Amino acid sequence: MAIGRPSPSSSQTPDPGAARRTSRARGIPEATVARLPLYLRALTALSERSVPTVSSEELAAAAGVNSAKLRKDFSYLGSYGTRGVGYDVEYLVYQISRELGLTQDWPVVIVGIGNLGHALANYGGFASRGFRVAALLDADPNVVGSTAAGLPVRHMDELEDIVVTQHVSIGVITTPPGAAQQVCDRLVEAGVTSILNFAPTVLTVPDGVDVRKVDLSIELQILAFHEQRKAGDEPSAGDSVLDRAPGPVRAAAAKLRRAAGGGKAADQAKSTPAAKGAKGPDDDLSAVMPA
Amino acid sequence: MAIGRPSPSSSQTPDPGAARRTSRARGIPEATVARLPLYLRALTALSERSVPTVSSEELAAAAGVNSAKLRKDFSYLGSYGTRGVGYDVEYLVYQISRELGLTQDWPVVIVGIGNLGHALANYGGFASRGFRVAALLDADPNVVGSTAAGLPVRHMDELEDIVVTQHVSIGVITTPPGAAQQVCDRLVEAGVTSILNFAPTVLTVPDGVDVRKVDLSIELQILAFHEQRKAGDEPSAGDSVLDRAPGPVRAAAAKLRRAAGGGKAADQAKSTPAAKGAKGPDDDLSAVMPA
DNA sequence: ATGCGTTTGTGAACGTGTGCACAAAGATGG
DNA sequence: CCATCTTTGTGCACACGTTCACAAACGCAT
Repeated sequence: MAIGRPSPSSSQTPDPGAARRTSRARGIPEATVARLPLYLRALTALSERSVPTVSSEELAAAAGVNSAKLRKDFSYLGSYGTRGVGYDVEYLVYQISRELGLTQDWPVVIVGIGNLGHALANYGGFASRGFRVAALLDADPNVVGSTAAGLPVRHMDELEDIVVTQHVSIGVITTPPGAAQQVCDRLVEAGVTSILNFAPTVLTVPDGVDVRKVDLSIELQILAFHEQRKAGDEPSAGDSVLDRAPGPVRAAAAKLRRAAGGGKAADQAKSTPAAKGAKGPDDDLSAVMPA
Repeated sequence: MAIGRPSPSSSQTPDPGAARRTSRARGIPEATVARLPLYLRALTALSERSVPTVSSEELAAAAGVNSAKLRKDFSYLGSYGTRGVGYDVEYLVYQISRELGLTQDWPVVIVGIGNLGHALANYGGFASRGFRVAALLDADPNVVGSTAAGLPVRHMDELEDIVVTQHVSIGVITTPPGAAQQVCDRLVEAGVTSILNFAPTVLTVPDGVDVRKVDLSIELQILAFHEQRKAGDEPSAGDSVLDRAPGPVRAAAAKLRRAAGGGKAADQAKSTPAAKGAKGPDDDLSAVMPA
């Protein structure tokens, strides 16, 4: 049983309207766009093995989707298959690459060269699809000047220069959360219109700028949810008659909560679950918020 | 040569049916589950500032979603708000944490301590929500024995031992793509039932095992798609009358393509676009597949 | 108590995504 | 040239997700 969300990292822009307008302009649904890279990867593997054609069934299996979905996805690109035969691998690689805009060069800047920034700079899949690291940037003088993946780490001050002169339109943010919005603003101001955010922060950007976020913590939490479910471990406390019950009972409970609340960390381990009806057996809130 | 079962066991995300069954068992939609961590983060921040209550509007703004969606999301958890006032921050933090299963301890193993593995081991958001790194594993003898984030890197041979004795149910794969499936199999065999995969590979797992994938390359490609669209840069070649046109014309073109194909990298730059009608101006396929 | 302003919770409408199932299109063999 | 077999492309039905809009519920002041 797999998890539902096709796209593991939810696109930050939760406004589907805007997203739809963007992609539907030419008729390709967002969900399809998100799968094209998957197909492309599978096709590239086939290409390297000199496989000339592939059926929707085979390709779907390789990409981990079902064949009907794959055919429908391809139908948005046009009719690139041959009935009774399948799809021409090389041709499809070219068409998808073109549709995704990978036939052109995309200079990228990575801001924040900590552990993650280093990892990304070294990431092979980066360069292998038309993405070129134009520069690595960091604010820490100790890091500036060192090299990562053969590239020198330059100072944040050069951000604007680099973005403008190298025509960078995609920025990757791997800074600590506190600095993310500020970095984002500078990138956008300099002309970047697409941002890949690894910092656990909600970025605010003007219209016309795309933000996608990759959040490890969120992925783990979603896994934990399903894991708990699998364990048959229904959230123990909580449904203490008060919570689900509509009516005046709940109102009273709410009042109690607010009355007892107010304070913070110190008494929360007592106050919150206690006010809730003294029902929760495992009050290890401490594990949730270690300070 | 009909392919029987594309994959005997379900793999990555593409089976919503199963996912729905899983989450809807208690009625929480998958899309909502994916947003709960977002709310939780915003709420934690408010809690640290000792804000007692928050309205759906405020919280929605902080989480980057719209308020109607947030209210509906919370409605799946129960009625935890107070009309005219808003939501009690501490109480909501507790409820969401419990629903996500974060009130318990989740030991995690990270397999593959390269750049990315290092980054993850050091990631703060890890420990801060009930996730505990039980062990770091690698196959490379040069890496084994070193330390990352204060933890020793142990050898893959210990995988089964660690998973069993520490009751690890979540595994993180940060190996090269070639090793990912093998590592995955061993993890599952040892008892892991949730996997977070950073390797650019489609993992096949038995029923009952959840896989989520984080794929940097895919995120960038999606950004590139939108970027291209924004530039008004309609995919240049391609719609060469042949492609979109239904009817026998296309069949002929397909035949041509297949005839010219067959070969590989050497002639592909010529053959593929050429056979297509010698229409493509920018034949820089080389940028797409650097070898 | 009563009325007023505020905010939640949700029914209903709408748009998107998915999967089935099948006709049309091509390949292949006689 | 016809029959048969394979595989695509897609109409349709249904499930899921999002947004609107509003009544019910609550706090608070009078």
